[in-house]
Amino acid sequence: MNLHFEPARADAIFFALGDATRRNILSRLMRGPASITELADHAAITKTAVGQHMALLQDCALAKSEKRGRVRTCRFDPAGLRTLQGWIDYHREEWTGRLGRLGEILDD
Amino acid sequence: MNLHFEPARADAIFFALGDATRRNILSRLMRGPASITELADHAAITKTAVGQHMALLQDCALAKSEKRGRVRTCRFDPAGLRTLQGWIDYHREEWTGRLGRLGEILDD
DNA sequence: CATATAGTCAAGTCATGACTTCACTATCTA
DNA sequence: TAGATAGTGAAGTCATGACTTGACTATATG
Repeated sequence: MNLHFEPARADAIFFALGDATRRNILSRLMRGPASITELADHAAITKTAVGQHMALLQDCALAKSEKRGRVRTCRFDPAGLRTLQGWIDYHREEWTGRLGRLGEILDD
Repeated sequence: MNLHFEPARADAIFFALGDATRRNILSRLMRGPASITELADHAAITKTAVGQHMALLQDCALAKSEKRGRVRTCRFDPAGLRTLQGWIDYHREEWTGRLGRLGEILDD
């Protein structure tokens, strides 16, 4: 089991996922790449707002994007979820280390 | 693999974990039960604030508590993390279903 | 070239939520 | 029983962050 994760990044990830609109955007990206305009339509907010959310999502590696011509293509980035999984595993370890129960329960 | 989770509860969990103070409290509780006063000292906030955080954490099954006499004993509740794990697994499935890559990457 | 399209930047609005204070109740203890 | 301790409820303060507008740049297309 890989228990490595960067706590600072985990913080940012929890903050990022704490917002429903960003989870909405992320869900959309998991189904495939999308432009800013597409994401704006999907989330019913302005392109500016999407840009702001994307900046945040990219900072914690939950998404990435590249611009070709005038259109920016946004994609889901699995690296962030890997960090999130690391956080869970780490704390599961902490919990099981003390009480030996979370592992069983999470694995049930 | 168990892909069941309640989306509404997942929302609440992400919101709850999006706050650093609540993650702090939760970390403390994973090391063992604590009173409101202990948690307040640990997080350097008032007991009232802790009570508010606890209400939130309990709503999404990340913590539980019971009052005996005048002291309320707070405990970590693994049910919430189980839901969080369910969310990850579900979206991993969604992603792998379309592109067949997140599974490998998360499992690396 | 003229117009439409895609996105970005700076600035500001507004709601939410984290936290406090103060007054209060309940329980414990000297 | 008097005083201390543990927590709760109501109400308000304050900062943050989600979002918008409007002006702007860059790219595409008739």
